[in-house]
Amino acid sequence: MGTHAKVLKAGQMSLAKPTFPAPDHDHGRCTAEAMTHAEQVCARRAQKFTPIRRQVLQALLSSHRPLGAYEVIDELAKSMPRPAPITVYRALDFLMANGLVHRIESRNAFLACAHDHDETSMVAFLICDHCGSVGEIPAAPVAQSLTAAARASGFVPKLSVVEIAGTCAHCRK
Amino acid sequence: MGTHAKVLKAGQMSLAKPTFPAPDHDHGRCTAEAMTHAEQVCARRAQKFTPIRRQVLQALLSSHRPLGAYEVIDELAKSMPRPAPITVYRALDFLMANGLVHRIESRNAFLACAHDHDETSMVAFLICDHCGSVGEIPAAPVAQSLTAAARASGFVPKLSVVEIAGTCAHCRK
DNA sequence: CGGAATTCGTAAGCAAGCTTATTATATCCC
DNA sequence: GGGATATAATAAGCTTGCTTACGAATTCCG
Ligand SMILES: [Zn+2]
Ligand SMILES: [Zn+2]
Ligand SMILES: [Zn+2]
Ligand SMILES: [Zn+2]
Repeated sequence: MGTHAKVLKAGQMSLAKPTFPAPDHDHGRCTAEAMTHAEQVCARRAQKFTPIRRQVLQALLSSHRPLGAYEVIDELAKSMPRPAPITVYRALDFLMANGLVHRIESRNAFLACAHDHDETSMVAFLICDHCGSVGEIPAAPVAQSLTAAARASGFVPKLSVVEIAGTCAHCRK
Repeated sequence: MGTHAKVLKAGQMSLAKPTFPAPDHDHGRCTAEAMTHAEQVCARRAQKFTPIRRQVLQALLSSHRPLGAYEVIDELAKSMPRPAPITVYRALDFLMANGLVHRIESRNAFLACAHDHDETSMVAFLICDHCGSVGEIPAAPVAQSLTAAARASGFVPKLSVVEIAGTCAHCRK
């Protein structure tokens, strides 16, 4: 793994984007930046960013909602012969392994991620019940107290799932 | 709802059991206590603790692991004609509505709970990757900081899922 | 008792998530 | 070039999670 510590040093996330992009934001640019980010990550890690992997990521980027595997298939089917499940699962596995996609456990769904977070640092997902958008917030401080509480009972935490359902700012007004 | 505040006042959980019961604990007693607890809860709330509901809870209590709906069916099938999915789902719904069972979102599975926690107070689940046991810890303090962090981005949290995977004390040695 | 409400059983079906197996393409590297 | 490796396509199928529909049984209650 390369040392991209420079980017991370500033904080848990390098991109100072709003947690929930406004409904009228420039999503084209939003997507483009995410793709560029993915290209950089793959280049840095000497991983192949193949067409399908690219297209699956593109599909996930089509919204700020997490998509189920079959939703991804449906999305891809719009611009290519309908891919088989195995095809997108492979791509999803790749994207997750490289930190470009998160799995939202409570929804069995997948979410594109353009953040540059440390693999060990915990994130929390805010899931809007209304529009379905999902925002990420750094949860390092929370993680500490959680980890402390867990360790108190002799438990050694590895991976945390913190998913919070509610209503996002844009859907509230 | 009855006011059973007396029991709760002492803390988030009334039962001072270890988070993860030792492998050699008296599970018979453990189960019996949980059943008694369930009976009391149902009596207090004037709910009917029917045979199936009892048996489904019993099945969940057979281990300290969360079981998927079909695992529950398999478990029940050992001692009665194999019940249909709808049957156990109905029972599970009842048990969850009465706080006797939790749903573990990240596993699509159900966990018996003999704790007496306030419905609004948040709990975190510690899931052991090795033995599959799940422990509960009160997460009220954590919840507060989480909620604060979420609100900072305009998000209004309703329901939280905090599920932490790792290794339990008994599996570590 | 007898009607209403709750609970349960039976039957069927569907969608989502994911896998296995096998063959075909690329791609890498010597 | 050519063999090894990684990636992808094809085809099929399985499991799990959950639902709908409807009729039978039980319980509640006046
Ligand atoms: Zn966007
Ligand atoms: Zn929203
Ligand atoms: Zn036990
Ligand atoms: Zn364990």
